[in-house]
Amino acid sequence: MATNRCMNAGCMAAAPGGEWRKGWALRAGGFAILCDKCGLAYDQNVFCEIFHQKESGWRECSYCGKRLHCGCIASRNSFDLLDSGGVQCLNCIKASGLQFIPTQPMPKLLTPPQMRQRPFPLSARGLSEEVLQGRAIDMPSVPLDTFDPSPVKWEEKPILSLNRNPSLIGNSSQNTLDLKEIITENNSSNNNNNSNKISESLAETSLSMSLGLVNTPNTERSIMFPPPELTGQRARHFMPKLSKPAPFDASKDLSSLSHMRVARPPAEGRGRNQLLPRYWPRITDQELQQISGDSNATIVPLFEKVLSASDAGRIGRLVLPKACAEAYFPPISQPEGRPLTIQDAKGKEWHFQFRFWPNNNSRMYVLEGVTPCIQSLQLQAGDTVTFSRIEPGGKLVMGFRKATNTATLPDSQISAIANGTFMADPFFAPQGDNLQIVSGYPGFIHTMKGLPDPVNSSDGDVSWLNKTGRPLPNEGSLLQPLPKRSRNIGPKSRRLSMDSEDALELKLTWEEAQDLLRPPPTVKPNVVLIEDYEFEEYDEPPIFGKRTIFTVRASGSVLQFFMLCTR
DNA sequence: ATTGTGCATGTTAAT
DNA sequence: TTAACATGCACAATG
Repeated sequence: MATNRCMNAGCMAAAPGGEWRKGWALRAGGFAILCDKCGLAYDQNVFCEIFHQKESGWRECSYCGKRLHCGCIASRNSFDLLDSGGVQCLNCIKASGLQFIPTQPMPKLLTPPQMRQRPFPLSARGLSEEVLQGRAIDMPSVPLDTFDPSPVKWEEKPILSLNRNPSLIGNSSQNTLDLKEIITENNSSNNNNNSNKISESLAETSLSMSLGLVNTPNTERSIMFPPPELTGQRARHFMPKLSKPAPFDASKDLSSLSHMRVARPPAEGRGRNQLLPRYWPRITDQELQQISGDSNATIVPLFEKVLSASDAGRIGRLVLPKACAEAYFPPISQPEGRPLTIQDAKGKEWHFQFRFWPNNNSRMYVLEGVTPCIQSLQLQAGDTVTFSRIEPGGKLVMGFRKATNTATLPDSQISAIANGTFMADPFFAPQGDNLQIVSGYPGFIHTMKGLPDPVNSSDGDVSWLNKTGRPLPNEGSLLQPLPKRSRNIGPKSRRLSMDSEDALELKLTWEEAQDLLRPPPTVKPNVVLIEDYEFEEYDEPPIFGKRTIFTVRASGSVLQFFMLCTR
């Protein structure tokens, strides 16, 4: 019987009864399941970092703004650390009626591989490793009775090197196993004691894949990394439902992934910022069940992609972050790839071709045939497409959010949005006030239900407010400018930019548009009467022109000149 | 002539 | 320096 163990290097305490259960908590942004001891140490260290370094011993409740005294250990009973970032005071904890839940794990606990290298990806939270060392152990921040003990399935053989994390339990040289080496050995049929150990403790481990979707009565809980300002908000809803099975069963297909390739860790390189779904659609159990057809279904955030001009253009090819494609989409060995059906939040299934191009001894993954989808969702460059998976079943779901109106943003933020770095840090990402999440589906927007939204319940508008309660900038209109890249200005970029500016120029009222249409000056109209209204009828097409010059005769009559345009 | 396809190349960020 | 990726571009397919 496989033995599940604490993922902390140097500990690896066996789970009681060989199963993950209450008392074994998700930590480190959901990337690790730790035993009580290690989990508490982690929490404590994070607290110390927040209180001692960030704000000199003071911190505000992420919900009510109440200032909390440091105390680190002593005050621990009056506030709690949010894995999503920030701190929640006791009053808010009580008022919310929610149990504090452990952060949802990444869909595969130790996948993607880069994340596996470090059970505690503290840098992703803006925390230094130093603060993790040598701290005392305190009470747990996660009530043990809320930990979901349901099993997690390993979708890929872990290649984690736990001994790269010396942070929590000091020197672990004796107790640490380099899993990567061991797995390699294991794969090469060179089994030994260590590989057997790992096979037992990790590779065959069945961990909870529940997403921390803990529902209390009348309560929806969000999922992964919910920004504090959004946590109390009403859930966003997926529309019902589809019927067809998923195009591929990730839980099955991906199980063989490790034998085909070792995906570059999404946490590394550019793609890493697209891997952290800071905003996760919160849906009710009922809705999730409608989508998945499974009462136990959970939704797993995979990754997101900020659409480039190329992605949103007419070519119909969406370049996928390599690491994400390899980690979360079915493995493909041939450039032709394979068809992939992805369901949107409205329930519509989109059929794409998932393939790659050989590129510099590497691969460039693309999703072909996205034009209908892009157009249907009215997406444009700068908007974000998100990919998720429903478990069980592995059904792929795509969502999106429109880019905010970048006119209000400084160039640096515009650029950051475009390249995906704007919300890079899940711990502090909520500070990005200008990034608004909306849905392109009116139905999606207006079918919110559940808990009253403390912010937006009055008018039903889902234009989410920022942390301070100030309204976010309006969603970009149809003339929403492209998120401009300050660099990489090539001919095409300029052309696209001009297109956008042209579009702005074409924002006209109906009257203004009418005003641009002029009858040919040399043609006299026939006047027809339709329902008591006189209409001028011309044999020649109108002239598209714009008033440019006005002059006044001595007699007082006005001459108006038009700049004639080609037609 | 236009659109689609496949690959190459330049830019950028991470290391 | 390297890898990722946005996009350029040549060629093929299609209308």
